[in-house]
Amino acid sequence: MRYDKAHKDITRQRIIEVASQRFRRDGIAAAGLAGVMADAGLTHGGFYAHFDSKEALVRETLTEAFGRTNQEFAQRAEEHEGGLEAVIRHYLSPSHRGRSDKGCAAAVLAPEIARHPNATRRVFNAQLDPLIGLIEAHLPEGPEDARRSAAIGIFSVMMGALQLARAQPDPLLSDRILESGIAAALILVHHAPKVVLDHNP
Amino acid sequence: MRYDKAHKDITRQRIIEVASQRFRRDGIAAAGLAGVMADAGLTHGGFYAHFDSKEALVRETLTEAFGRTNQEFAQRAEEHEGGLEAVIRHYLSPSHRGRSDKGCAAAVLAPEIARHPNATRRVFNAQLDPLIGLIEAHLPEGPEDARRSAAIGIFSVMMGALQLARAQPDPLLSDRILESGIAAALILVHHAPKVVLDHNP
DNA sequence: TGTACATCAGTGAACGCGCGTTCACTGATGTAC
DNA sequence: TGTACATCAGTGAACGCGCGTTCACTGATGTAC
Repeated sequence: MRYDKAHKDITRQRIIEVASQRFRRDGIAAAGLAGVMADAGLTHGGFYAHFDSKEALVRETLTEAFGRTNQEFAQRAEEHEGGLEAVIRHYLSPSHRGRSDKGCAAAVLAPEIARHPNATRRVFNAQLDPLIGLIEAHLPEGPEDARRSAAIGIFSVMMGALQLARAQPDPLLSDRILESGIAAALILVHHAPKVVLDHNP
Repeated sequence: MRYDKAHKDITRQRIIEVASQRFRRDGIAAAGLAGVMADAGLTHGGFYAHFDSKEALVRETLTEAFGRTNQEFAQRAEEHEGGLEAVIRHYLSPSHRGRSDKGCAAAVLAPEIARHPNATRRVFNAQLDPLIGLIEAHLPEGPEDARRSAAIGIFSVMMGALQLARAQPDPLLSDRILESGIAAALILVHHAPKVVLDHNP
């Protein structure tokens, strides 16, 4: 063989990394493969030596982006005492609001992923699951169903508030949305794990 | 003049209506003007007799879509006692989940609008404001700041949970997300209006 | 140690297609005679 | 009431461009002699 075995894998990984940023910055539909390849320092023709299709790349980028987010979440939750609050405050911070390309993929891509093929939607949910699980793990005591449900509710506020903050061009109003999101998430952390759902799954 | 004065206005309104549905169904970037015009029973060439640009149409569709949502919200809140709960339950119902083209524009377009020009983002927020105000108006007693903040938090859960439910291809898991969103929103309705934020806007 | 070779990661032109936008035109219409 | 006309909403071809995808190729590389 010509190049050493790792060479192509490294390139492939580089494409996935830059793509995961471009997709989060511009949206998947609005991001072109030529731009992604240029970001990786390559020309567009080589793309199909690494991936079957743009959709296949999308699935890889979801795994990559969530992998990083989940790891960062876990680390932050461990380092601080009352770790979940630290995670929530960072998620709804001006710096996360300002860097969607390095931030939570769900907050940028959820509505778009809902329109993608089932295979892609399954990858999205498979990656989202541990993130919700991580929230759940840091919740106060309560029935298992209630805690899982609470974690879903908490992540929903986080994601929703981040999106609204990003859509709001007035910095003061945007800050206020972040603060409201934090307040709501913290209320849910304390109250939601005790509340049992009306009907069971 | 040739056609009676109302004729063109009616056509224009028809374009806005079908566009607001297409944008909510496919996303703005993925929806083409030719498709919009075809939905309106026209050919694409006539578009610029009605609007300056696609972006101008986007702004019109936001006003149109939110106008309907806001009106529907207000009506539902009035008709039922404990109206806010009825609004939340409908927002997070399987039927709203399944019909994004007729549903809440914010839940489909928020991340995409965040990438649009400021003029468009301002229209989005101007239309979103009364919707949040409507939630606020139906909240229990509490300090004004806390109630506003609570309304933002409640809408964030609603929007976030709806998006997660739409991204989840497994119907049972998707239903569960809706239920979790309802539970979280109702907890916030009862507790959030009492909680004052750490720092003021 | 130096050269010839086989490999294959990456190049860049080309495919058909749909995009937003422009524009010369057509033809259905309400009005004026 | 019937005809000629002026208006202008809507048509459809064309603009340059970027999209995802394909493919014949090039040339840098690790290996064999």
